[in-house]
Amino acid sequence: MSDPLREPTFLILTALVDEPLHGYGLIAEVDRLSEGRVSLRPGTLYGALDRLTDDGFVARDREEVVDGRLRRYYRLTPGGEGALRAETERMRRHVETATLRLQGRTA
Amino acid sequence: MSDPLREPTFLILTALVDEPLHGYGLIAEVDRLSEGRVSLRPGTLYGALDRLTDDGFVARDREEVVDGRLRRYYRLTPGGEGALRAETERMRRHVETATLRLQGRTA
DNA sequence: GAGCATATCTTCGCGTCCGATATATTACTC
DNA sequence: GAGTAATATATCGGACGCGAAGATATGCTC
Repeated sequence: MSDPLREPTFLILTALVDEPLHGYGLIAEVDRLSEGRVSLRPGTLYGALDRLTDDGFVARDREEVVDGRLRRYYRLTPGGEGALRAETERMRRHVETATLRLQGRTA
Repeated sequence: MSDPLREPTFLILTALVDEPLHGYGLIAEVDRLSEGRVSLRPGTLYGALDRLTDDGFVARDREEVVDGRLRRYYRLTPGGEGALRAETERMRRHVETATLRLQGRTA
């Protein structure tokens, strides 16, 4: 199997499920997804993007120039979607296990 | 809020919910809990235990000598239980969000 | 033209985790 | 009684992800 994804990495992949986004757009989308709980910093974002690209989980999409500023879009690859599904499943199991244990404090 | 817990740390806290365990017992319990997916190494375990003790999430419980070998038990503190509940809740939300997005590929 | 928002990217340090290694005692096997 | 496996705790170094800070550049508003 693969290594567990950390929170920022997980949210970046989740944010890219619907459509390709550029760096700054990703920061906004992750903020929204996490209801303001996770604010990505540039160092985290671009480091993660490079890593995820090397791993084949995301790929560069188109580039656009809007108001003279470059927008570099990234999209989720099939491999990235698979990794996200696997990770979600792993987390679901952990959540289930912990929830059960926390409920049955009189076990 | 607090920082997200990494997988090994999360599982250590979960394993301690039911009853205090000693180091070697924790390794076995985490292995069982995760259905063999996570095998704690000593370096991970004792490092995490020291950290969690400093954070007030676990505390030393009794010590026993069984067959001449020392067993040092650790137990979950109320603070540790709170941290585990918070982390479980955070993960549950992330799982929900990701699941929704992955389902609605035609959203 | 000063200040702010947008946008990408780099550098550096910290914390966590893991693999390797060490130590000690008991239990089992031959 | 010698050798090996299992139990049990502990330390060290390296790898890696993350976050803080800052560099750089453009366009908009006042």
